[in-house]
Amino acid sequence: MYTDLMNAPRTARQRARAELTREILDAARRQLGEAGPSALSLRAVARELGMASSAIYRYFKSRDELLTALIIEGYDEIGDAAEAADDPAAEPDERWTAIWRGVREWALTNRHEFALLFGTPVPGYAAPPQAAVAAGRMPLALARVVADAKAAGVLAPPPAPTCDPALIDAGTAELLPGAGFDADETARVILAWNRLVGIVSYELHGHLHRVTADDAGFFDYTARVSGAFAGLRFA
Amino acid sequence: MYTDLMNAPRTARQRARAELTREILDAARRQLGEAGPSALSLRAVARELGMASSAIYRYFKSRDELLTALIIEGYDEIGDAAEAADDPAAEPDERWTAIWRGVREWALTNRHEFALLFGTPVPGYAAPPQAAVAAGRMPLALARVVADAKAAGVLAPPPAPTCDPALIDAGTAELLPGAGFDADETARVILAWNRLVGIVSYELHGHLHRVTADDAGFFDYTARVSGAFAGLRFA
DNA sequence: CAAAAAAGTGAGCAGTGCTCTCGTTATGAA
DNA sequence: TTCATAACGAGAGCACTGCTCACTTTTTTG
Repeated sequence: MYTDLMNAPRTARQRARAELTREILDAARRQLGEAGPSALSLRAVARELGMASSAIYRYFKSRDELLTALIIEGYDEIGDAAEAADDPAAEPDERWTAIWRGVREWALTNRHEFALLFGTPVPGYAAPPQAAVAAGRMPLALARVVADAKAAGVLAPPPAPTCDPALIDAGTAELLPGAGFDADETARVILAWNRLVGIVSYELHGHLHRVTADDAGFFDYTARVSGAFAGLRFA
Repeated sequence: MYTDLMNAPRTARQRARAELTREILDAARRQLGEAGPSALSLRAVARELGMASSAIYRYFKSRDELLTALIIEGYDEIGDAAEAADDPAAEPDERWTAIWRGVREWALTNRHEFALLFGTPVPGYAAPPQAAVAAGRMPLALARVVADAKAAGVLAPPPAPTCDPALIDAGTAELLPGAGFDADETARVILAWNRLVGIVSYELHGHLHRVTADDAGFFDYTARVSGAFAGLRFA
């Protein structure tokens, strides 16, 4: 993909190509923030860059491919946000809350990008395989806290309903960090990840309007609930 | 709105209007199922009905208004699904699971409508007030089970992290059925509602691809986890 | 230096939401 | 029953979209 060309540009042309690719992405990003994914217009991007609309197609084969590039970038940024918020030296409960807050923060300041990642998929769009690893970074940050708590022996045993190992994909468990997660622990991480995205989506899409009174406060409460379910002990 | 005109059509013209309005909605619904929300085209709907595209505007002021009508219809249908799945005579845990499954079933057979309700909001769209009551029916079905379990004295006490009452909107608690819900109970219902929508969204959007191995099974597990958190006892 | 590859251009196609004007038709009051 | 009014449908048209194609210009490379 385009990222290949960003590395080690040799000729002037390749350098220009990398730069322009970046500029297209930036312009698209700016437009995304103003109008939302469905209103992203290739022609408008071209206009902003002062080039013919057809020239964009030298860089991205289609509008969907541009969106895909933005999606991968988004997954990476939300992964960055989660990892940057995590201080491995801190206590598990603090780490957990920090990661949650970091993700929410990113979502609030990049709501259209967030919608691109976790909202309705665009037309007939299928997630490209290279997005999978980027997409996994955020939930992995959560898993790391659980893994460290487990290694430190401060992880609470799983609560009542247990998860049948057959429900979890074989590849998932071994993808998780630290000493092997069992099905219950894996399920708890999956649900925490789903909960984090779910509650942020609700806030962003207005479903909590007139339901909760303090979005940030309710979010923190949700983080604690989710962390406790995942086996962390909160002060 | 258009629904007003559906009731008690008197003159032939009013009857024709009501019928055509319904046909437009049906055609739009059909198109939605084939292509998704972003691809819903007013012109295509008009073509299917054999009328000029401009004539549609006599019935819906804009594409967004058509979508709004579909959204309200969707909220009502998912409310129907939840209520129809609920057998008030059954045990709380069975009722809970039945409602969850009913909602999932509806979502699987109406995935585009589901996306319309809980996915990325369309362009600059704001949820119309008349949608609020329809939107509340599904979570209310969940709340009813909790309320009945509470009345029967079989509701488990809230788990560790408690919810500050200040986080819940004042109107929410009194909207819930049965003897007054406190903040903790209300929060648990909100989170159950959010969880149900969240896990279905994940399944529908493919985020669980290669993460879980059995979508229906993991969904049931999630329902149990969520029900237990809400205070229900599962067999 | 010349051939080849890449980049940029502008016209054009088929489609979109939406507006406007224009005839037609049904309705409800005089 | 007459008739002004309001509702309706049609069609042209505007500004926009994604995308393709033939064409020229520029850069790289053998």
